Amino acid sequence: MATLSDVARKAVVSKMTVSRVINHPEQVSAELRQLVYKSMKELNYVPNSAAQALVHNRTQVIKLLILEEMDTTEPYYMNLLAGIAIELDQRHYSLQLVTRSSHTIGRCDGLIVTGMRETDYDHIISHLEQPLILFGENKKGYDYVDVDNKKGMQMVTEHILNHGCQKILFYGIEIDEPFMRSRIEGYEETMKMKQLLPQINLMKNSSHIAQFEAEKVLQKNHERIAFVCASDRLGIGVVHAAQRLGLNIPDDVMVTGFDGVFLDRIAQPKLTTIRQPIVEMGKTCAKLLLDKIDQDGMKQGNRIYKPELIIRNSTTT
Amino acid sequence: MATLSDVARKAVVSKMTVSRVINHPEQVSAELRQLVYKSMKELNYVPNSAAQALVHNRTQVIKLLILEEMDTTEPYYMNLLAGIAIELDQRHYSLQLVTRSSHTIGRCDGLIVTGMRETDYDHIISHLEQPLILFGENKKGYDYVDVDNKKGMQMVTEHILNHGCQKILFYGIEIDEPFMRSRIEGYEETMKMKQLLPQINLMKNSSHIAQFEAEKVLQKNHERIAFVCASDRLGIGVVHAAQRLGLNIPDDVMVTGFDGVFLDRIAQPKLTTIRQPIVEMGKTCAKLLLDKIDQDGMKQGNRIYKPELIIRNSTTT
DNA sequence: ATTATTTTTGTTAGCGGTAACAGAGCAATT
DNA sequence: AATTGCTCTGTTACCGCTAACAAAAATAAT
Repeated sequence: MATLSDVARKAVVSKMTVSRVINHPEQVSAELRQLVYKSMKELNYVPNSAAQALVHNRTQVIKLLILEEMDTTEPYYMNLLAGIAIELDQRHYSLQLVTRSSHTIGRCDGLIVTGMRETDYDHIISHLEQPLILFGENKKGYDYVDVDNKKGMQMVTEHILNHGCQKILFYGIEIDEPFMRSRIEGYEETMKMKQLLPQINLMKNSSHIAQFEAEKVLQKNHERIAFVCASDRLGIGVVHAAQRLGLNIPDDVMVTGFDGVFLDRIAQPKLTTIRQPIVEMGKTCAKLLLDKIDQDGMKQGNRIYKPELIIRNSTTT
Repeated sequence: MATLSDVARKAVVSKMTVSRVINHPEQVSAELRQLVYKSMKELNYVPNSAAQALVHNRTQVIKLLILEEMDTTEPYYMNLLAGIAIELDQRHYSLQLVTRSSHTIGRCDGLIVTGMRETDYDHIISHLEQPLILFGENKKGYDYVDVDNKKGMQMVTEHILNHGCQKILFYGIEIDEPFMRSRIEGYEETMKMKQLLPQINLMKNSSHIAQFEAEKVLQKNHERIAFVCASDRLGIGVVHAAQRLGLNIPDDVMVTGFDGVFLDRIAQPKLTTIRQPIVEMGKTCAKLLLDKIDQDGMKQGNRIYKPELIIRNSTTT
């Protein structure tokens, strides 16, 4: 592997000139700059990040702290990770995964935190001195990236209303976190706007529980009914319930999910859902964090993505 | 952050002594060793990996090269990654994700490669000079970690036979790779042993395609029938097919999957499947790779995991 | 032409660690 | 007592890179 010195020798300049061409090209005369570029190309020079890290007192490592039980959201995180990885690679950072079980956080230049619960702020986050970006909305003033959860739920509820169904139940996850509150709000407001009674049922994020709950409802129901769910996983449960009872989707029962990652396409029929652009959001998390690091921890604000309504056969034919 | 020098100063020894306590403790007298340990603890000393990387001409980075389209196997990889991450963290390595689209591999100390196809050996792998571990069996002599695919398929086929079903179809993935050939073999051999006719149908790894195929079969079938599938995803498709035709699982139709990651539990009924201990396998990949790096690229051999049969309601009541 | 100013390039030192060698202290061998 | 050999500890130099300073060259001001 070629080093700075190799390039310098080849271009017959000092190491420093080469370093400048890389970091402050405007400080070097056009002539030498070209010479250096040429030598770099010929030697296939790639800077040694360990050396850079050492000089700058950096680690070139960022950590992804996953505070959620991983198997509740597996497919989701893979996409997030993919997005993060793309961005980090470009900027010569590498990644470490940390879960709740790792007892020490260890050295890094910054963290992306996901699956945060209210109680984690005190326990985990407040001790950290590195720059942070949260994946998921929060009211504590930390920079975050999320989708517009309220808007998403409004869109999907309206979609149901536009398809002539008035009896709409909300199936949500039993967890007191901002993202859930926003989704509930989106549903509630839309229903109230149309003078309809919101009916909210919160449960564990499990397809089997949703199925169980939905079967109870469907057994005694005889009108057209819709379930807007706060996750695709719950949506799948409702689909199963309808099928077990021999009901037709979407004619008797309409179902929608939320997330639009993987599970929505596994369902039969495929789920109408709100897609979150997770890969993009992952990229943004990384981008914000790296910028924050470069700017010495300066606040970066939030990035809220527009959700996308994906219409499938669980609500239309 | 405390450095070697800080520790040395506090213990009133030279930097070298501290370094020795860390790397070759037997070379230091018990007395000084204790002193140094004490100072390290008090200062909360953690070695700076950038500095270590620099002296050893290492990067402390390993790359995970994912050559498969990610959305075909999403949930699967998240677990693999989790396993890899645990091991890497312990040994102070960090991770970079690389996909086919990244055009250059970049600096690293070693790679774990997954989703490799025959054609990739020449294109990608043979150029690399870093140590490699493959995730997934191969006949080219590269070190790998995998589950015993043949054995797994034998187990699940026998399980069906033991439950009194003789008509067993195999649904596999249309891909000419060792893991698939082994799964086919496992099924074929078991069937032949019992003088039964193997029936193999290969298709894209999609639940909807499997559903389509299975519906065709089930429409004209009137005996008890079983589908052993080479993935949970295919298994889910078959479940959907049976349900659409109003057939009872497992009385009319038995279904099994393969992988046992996530999807098996989403199905209704849950799938009997062969579980791969992916997290463990991920750890092993990392462990083998790091050992290989330490041993200057020496061959490490293969690690083949025993598959586990998970019996659920898609084959029993 | 001489001095002051700016631009461009080179030199030095150090980031935190380790390998290789050198030296000190002490016991065993002759 | 002198030599040899061992164990333990310290010194030096360097891994690849960059900030800070110094020097040289080019330009402007007097």
